[in-house]
Amino acid sequence: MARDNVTSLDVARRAGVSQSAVSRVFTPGASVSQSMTDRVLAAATELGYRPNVLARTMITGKSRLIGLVIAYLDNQFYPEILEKLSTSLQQRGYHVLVFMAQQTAGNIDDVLEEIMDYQVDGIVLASVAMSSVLAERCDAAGIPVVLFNRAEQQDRFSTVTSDNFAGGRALADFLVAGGHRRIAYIAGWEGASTQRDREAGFRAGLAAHGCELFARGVGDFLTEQAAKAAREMFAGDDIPDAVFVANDHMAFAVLEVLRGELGLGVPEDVSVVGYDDVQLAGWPSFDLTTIRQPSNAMVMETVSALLAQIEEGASRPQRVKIDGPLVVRGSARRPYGWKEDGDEGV
Amino acid sequence: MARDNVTSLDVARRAGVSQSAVSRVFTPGASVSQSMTDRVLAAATELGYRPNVLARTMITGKSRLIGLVIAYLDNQFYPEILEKLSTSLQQRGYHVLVFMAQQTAGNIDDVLEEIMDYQVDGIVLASVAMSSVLAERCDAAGIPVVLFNRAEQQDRFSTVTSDNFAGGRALADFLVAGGHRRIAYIAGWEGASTQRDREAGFRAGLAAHGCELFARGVGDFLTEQAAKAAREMFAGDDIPDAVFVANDHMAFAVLEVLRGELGLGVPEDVSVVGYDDVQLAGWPSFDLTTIRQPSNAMVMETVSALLAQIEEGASRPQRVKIDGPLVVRGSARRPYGWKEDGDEGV
DNA sequence: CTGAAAGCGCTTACAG
DNA sequence: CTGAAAGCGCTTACAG
Repeated sequence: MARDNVTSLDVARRAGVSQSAVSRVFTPGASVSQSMTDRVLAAATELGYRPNVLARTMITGKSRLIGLVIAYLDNQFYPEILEKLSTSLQQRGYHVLVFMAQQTAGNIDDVLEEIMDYQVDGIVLASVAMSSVLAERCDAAGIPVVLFNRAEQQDRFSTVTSDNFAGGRALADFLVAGGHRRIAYIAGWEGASTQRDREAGFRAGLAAHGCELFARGVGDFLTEQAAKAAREMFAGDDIPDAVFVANDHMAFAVLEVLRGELGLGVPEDVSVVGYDDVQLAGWPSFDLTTIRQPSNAMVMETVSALLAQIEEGASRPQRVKIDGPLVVRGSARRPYGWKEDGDEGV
Repeated sequence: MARDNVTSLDVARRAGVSQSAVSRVFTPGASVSQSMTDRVLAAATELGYRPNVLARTMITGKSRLIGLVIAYLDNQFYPEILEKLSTSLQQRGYHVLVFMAQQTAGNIDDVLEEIMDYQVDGIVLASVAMSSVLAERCDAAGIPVVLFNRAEQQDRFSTVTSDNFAGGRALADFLVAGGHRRIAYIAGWEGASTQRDREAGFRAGLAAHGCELFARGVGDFLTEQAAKAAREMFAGDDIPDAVFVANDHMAFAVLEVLRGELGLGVPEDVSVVGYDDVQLAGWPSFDLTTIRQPSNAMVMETVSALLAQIEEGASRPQRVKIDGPLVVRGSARRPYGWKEDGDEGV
């Protein structure tokens, strides 16, 4: 319960030097002699001194804090992103302040106000959109924002996504080539650009082969909703022979319904494909054909877009779109002659 | 790119009052007249003023920041905890600064130093242990620490866990009652108190029925390791008829190996039980019998233990141990006459 | 290279 | 209830 909090002044006294000297020793690039450094460091370690980051922030204006707004960690994709982003940022001397948001926006604005109260150097919005009011404020405050896995029309912000249109299209090509004719789609939350782009790409792909959507449901990126959509879609006699579910998280729920509740064979009766390639997709129980969102690359791009703005004052927003490969597994019938690839198990 | 950052002084000038008056309006409980409040608030909203939390922190010594050290978000249990903890803390006006640690300690100390640089009001260590050196420092700095899902002997800290011993024991009772006779165990990381307590309870339970462990492997709480342990354990002719895997996360990997690779029937050939009751455990594909770690209650206790120390200066550490119920599903043979319970699906 | 001094944006006694 | 002033722990011109 001691609040000892040793300050630079304590160290200065101990070392018999000025407080500014102590500060310089702990400021990379400041001009201090070796002997001064040694003396100060000795006193500092004796006392267990560490500079107060907050005090430094007040002066430099740099907190080395990055606000991360994230929601719905049930979807394995997000914990993965959080882990990688946080680790990557830590390595570069930044730290992540987390804010849980509700899935369907709404309170994002309040949450962002709170973030800004902490003088964060930058903000990552993972899978959430942002009001134009807040956009103004961030702009006004000169605080860099990167939209992760969202590419809204707000062109003042940097965005990092996979190429969702191309991914959707590749899945259509694959399903059509596999001989499917009654191809359905279970959508994510309609407000999301990822949802729209995946669907647009998928439809474009079908159209290129002279097909169109056989059925459509909406899962809102939630397992419950997706399960419900699947039940409805497969209720009658005339059921799809393939379904693209807008992300893996929902696709797992759909698989459970098709196999567990409806007793359908996958892929004998119906093929299922997803999007993301989260870890579970590779497990034998799901063995899901999907598009991989290259999370490492996406996180890397996010970090560099952010730090470019923070450290180099880069002002024009980057809009990064990363290609995601089709990962072929067992949940969808393969086109005749499709080369088998090995794949990681558990 | 504007660095407008409007300060209390700007608001004061605009409103024609003193800077202290502005400060008081934004300090809950300070004495200000209604008219002063109105005037200041008007000016503040016009200017878009919000108090700088960091400046406040420097004076009050309270950052309203909680450091969370966490590792290995692959295990669904942790994202769930992160989400709940963060949400709960946000509601009480605190925010979470995240630090990713490596599974097997090691760098925890460095990470904690970094945390303390931000003057956090408290620290939650999720599933990691802490060196006694660091313990000293936290104590010296008077900063409250709660160990979540770990109960090391460091009795100067609060701990929150489920009753791992009782849980292990309940599983032993259940398996023995189910008529299993060759009962195995796949351990988590041996350094973890959760691992030790679960195993001790399990062994005690077996012993009470005159049984002992038929086989033992080590999974280190990692899927790869657990899968490997399962392969070895089930390699010969004389295989177990039941296995308790020290957490659900590993149990899923074991299930994949038993069913997918070895073609064993679960529970016909072998029963599998886990620990945690993460969401996946309830899905039809796994349908895992397990002990529920009551995450809501555990998070609640963590928050209250922490805030008790922060806000009320409670000094004696609490050691909370919460009962976790046995959740019976289909992955293990049930004792004769066991009452069926409904259970949530996907 | 080093020290004395100003100031980051606030809160909080201290007077009135 | 309100204002002037000190001070939280630092960084950074400014002199020397």
